[in-house]
Amino acid sequence: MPELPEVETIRRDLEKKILNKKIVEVKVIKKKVIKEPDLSEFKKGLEGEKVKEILRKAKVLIFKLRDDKFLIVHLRISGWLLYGEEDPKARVVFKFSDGKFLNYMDPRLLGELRLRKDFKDLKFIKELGPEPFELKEEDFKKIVSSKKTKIKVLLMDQALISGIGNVYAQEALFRAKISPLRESNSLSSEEISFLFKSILEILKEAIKYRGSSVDTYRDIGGREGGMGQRLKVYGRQGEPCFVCKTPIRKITLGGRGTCFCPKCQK
DNA sequence: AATGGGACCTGCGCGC
DNA sequence: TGCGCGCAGGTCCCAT
Repeated sequence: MPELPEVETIRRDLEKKILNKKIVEVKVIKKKVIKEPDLSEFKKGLEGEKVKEILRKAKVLIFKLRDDKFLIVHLRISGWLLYGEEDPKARVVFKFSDGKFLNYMDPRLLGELRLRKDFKDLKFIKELGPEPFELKEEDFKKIVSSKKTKIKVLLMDQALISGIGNVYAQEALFRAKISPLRESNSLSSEEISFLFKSILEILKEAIKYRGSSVDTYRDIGGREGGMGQRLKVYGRQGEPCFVCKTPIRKITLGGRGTCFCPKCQK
């Protein structure tokens, strides 16, 4: 799915488009993505409501409709939102009172939408660790040095640190010159410090450039993000490292493809 | 506790 | 051209 920077880009763009707009109609084309409540209650519960606030927790988007009514959208891997006209590939369509549409796009159908009284009690929100921006360097050091997991797997563990996914974990490690294979408790204090700064930088840069479109992700206007072309290792297996020209290696870690420079990253 | 594999899904690019 | 395969930004569940 979109990681923190992509979801934040969506959130900011949507704020300009649908805040205080009324939902007049909801069309569910693929009911699989509606996890709760049942279909008719989902539609009935949304139609007539205004979007009061748009929040984000790590990679999850949350639309506040009332103090006790929230639409929670987890885009998972292939979900994205397209604003404007109704789209033929949409899985769910929200029509607003100004005649505009918000399309929930999700080719792989792995995402999920929920309408609930609250979001804080949802498992995949309740169990989130702090986002990198909420962490002090000392907290990050404690997290990293307390585990012996491979550092790349740790960075993607949402219960420890939330918002980082498979792209930015690889990019942060490249920037920090740390191998994704290192056991996290083997990192020196200086390495952890450098890694922490690298994470913050890469996430900030990715937000600035409106995310990476390496797969299905698009912004709400259907445009690609500008961060994709700034990635240094993701998807570059076999190509020369931008720093030392050594071919970028690809391995599997935690079940996910992982690219790194075997020479620069120790 | 940590790790590896599979499941959930569709669609794309690649090699033959 | 057409087909099969591998792979895709996430998360959960199971076995070891």
